[in-house]
Amino acid sequence: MSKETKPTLHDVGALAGVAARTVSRVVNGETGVSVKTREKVDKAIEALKFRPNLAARALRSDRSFLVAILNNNPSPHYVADVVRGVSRVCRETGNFLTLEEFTPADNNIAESIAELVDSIRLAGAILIPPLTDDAAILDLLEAHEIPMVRMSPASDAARTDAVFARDGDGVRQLVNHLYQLGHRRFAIVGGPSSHRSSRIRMAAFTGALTALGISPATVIIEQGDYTYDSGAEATRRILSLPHKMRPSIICAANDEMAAGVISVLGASGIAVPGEIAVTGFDDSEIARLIWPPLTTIRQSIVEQAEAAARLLLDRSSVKDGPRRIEQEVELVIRKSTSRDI
Amino acid sequence: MSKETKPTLHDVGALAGVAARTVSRVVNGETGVSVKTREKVDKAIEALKFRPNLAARALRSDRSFLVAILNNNPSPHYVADVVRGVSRVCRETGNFLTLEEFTPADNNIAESIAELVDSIRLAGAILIPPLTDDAAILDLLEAHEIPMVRMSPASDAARTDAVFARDGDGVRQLVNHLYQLGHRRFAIVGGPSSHRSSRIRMAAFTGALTALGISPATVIIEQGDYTYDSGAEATRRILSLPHKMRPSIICAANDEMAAGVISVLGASGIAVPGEIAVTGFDDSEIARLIWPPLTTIRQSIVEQAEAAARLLLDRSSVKDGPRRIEQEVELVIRKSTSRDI
DNA sequence: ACGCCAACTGCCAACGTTGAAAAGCGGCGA
DNA sequence: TCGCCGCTTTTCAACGTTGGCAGTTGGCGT
Repeated sequence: MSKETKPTLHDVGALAGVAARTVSRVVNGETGVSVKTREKVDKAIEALKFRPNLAARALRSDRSFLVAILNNNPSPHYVADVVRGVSRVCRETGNFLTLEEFTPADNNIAESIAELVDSIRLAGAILIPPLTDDAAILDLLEAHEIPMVRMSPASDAARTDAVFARDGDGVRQLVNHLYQLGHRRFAIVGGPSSHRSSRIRMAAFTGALTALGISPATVIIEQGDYTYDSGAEATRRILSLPHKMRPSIICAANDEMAAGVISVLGASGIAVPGEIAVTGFDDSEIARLIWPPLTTIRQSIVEQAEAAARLLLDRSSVKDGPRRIEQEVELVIRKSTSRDI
Repeated sequence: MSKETKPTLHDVGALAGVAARTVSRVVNGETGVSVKTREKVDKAIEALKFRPNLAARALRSDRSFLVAILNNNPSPHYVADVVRGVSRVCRETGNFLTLEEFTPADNNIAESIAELVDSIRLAGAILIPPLTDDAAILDLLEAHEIPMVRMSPASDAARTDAVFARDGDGVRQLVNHLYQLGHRRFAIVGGPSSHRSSRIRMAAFTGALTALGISPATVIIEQGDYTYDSGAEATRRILSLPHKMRPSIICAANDEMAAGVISVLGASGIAVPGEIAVTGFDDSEIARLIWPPLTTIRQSIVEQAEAAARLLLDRSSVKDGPRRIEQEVELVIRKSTSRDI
């Protein structure tokens, strides 16, 4: 049984009593096949467990059914969620997923991508930050006319289809919640200004605080780069300030930096949240795993990725210009801002 | 320039003044091409920036240059590291990587994989636990004669090529270190017995303790399932024991459970490592991110994945029976077992 | 009953590559 | 000089699919 050669369109056609071309039409859901014929063919496909040969399809029709995720983002959680979302959509739609993985330091990214797109006509590409903003890569994909969707691009947002989270909304919810808890002395650990998300989050923080009557001038602002170490470093600077300037809450622009914040506070014998409360952003796995667990903003990367993949594979509305999807976020309250500790 | 159609073997041949078939030989590094011809052809390839069409190759020669990673492991760190390792090797060898991602709950795994392997002849597949031990999938891949390498398979180790870490060595190093620190009252939080790694780690723990004259009967053993919550739960059980039985050290069989251990100790007001020290296993990202950072065993998943990929793509020694690679591990000492806190 | 149109189906060729086998070439011994 | 051998190169066809087009069928209006 495993010895026999794989069934082809011709085999199916022979069994169903039609030409291979007709089977092809059925397989591709093309119009112009009578219901009766379609049923016969479907039955034969079922009987032979026929599956179209990917290579032959790709060669003949110049459509590869391969969706590429292009990534140089070092955060495993983020990437895993993107893969999960895209993977699900690919399976639904009969596509396959290929992953082009780079280190942040890699300087041959364009070269590797060129190799891929020159070798086969991709069904499309999904770009993850910070690679979303590499002009050379965008140029390359455009030159090859590869459909692409970018996730949270920082620059040139209208250049391609894109998916975003409503980061600003999340920050506003968070700040309002903290204000209601009684916090008035805020410290913010921002992310790298090269990331769109950092800039948006920071602007939303100061905006929301101002709206509550808290002058940005009284807010301690430190700069990080989204890494754990930078969060720890920023916290040391905050703790070195005169004691009366010490904040009651430190808001980090992502969870990883918040973990760094908490570790330094812990090492300094400062109770969290008793003396200083802490918040993160993203609701990544770590938010749940550290102690105390982090109050944070959840953005479902899986859903964003699914939306991106669907956008990518649905070419029907492309001609109307770049499309844009915005994803809701959600405030997740955990112990790191609890009042009763 | 981007308008022109992509160069083919014929174009290269025309430019070099040879037949397409000869160019094919050069591209594939086959023998029987004179040095002079090879040089001419290489120059023409360079000039046209020719890249062989993947689909045509796959169709004609039944070799797809696609390496699949089959995964239903929920740990993003682990998977990300595997992807990194395999990705690097693929790039080196001119292959591409496709990822078949499943949730642990997925019960149509075999179906999806069948779809893939029926659609195209994979260059090979790399299997990640716990999917490594799904007999139906192994059968399926074997029936299709797809080369495969399994990473840390739990069962039937000799059935395929495989890559392992020397977990036992790591546990012995760890236990000896803890003994030297003065620990005598051990608690162990084991992993699910369905995982090979759990069983090996547990056996190594009791073995190493016995070797040091500590009777396994005096060791508190709790069962977890590698999740954070199970680590927390096990710790609550440990803390509910009579006070004089309380251990001085809790060794978890992975980092994630160790994080759960630490969170419960923290919530219970027990100083780590002052009153109870904690260790993990794997040196995943979390080990560095929690407070206090975890003493753990590092196994380089990236290197294991690289080794697996090389094994997969090197078919030269296959006939000598299943091949096996064992990877060294390393003790990483951090604050969670520090004496001076 | 006839003609015509639309719907459906079948045939042929081609996508770019490589397996198989034939053809070309150069050197060397007889 | 001829013939043969071995290495290199070319020719031809085929992989399984789909685009283009031609052919067939059935239905419907007159």
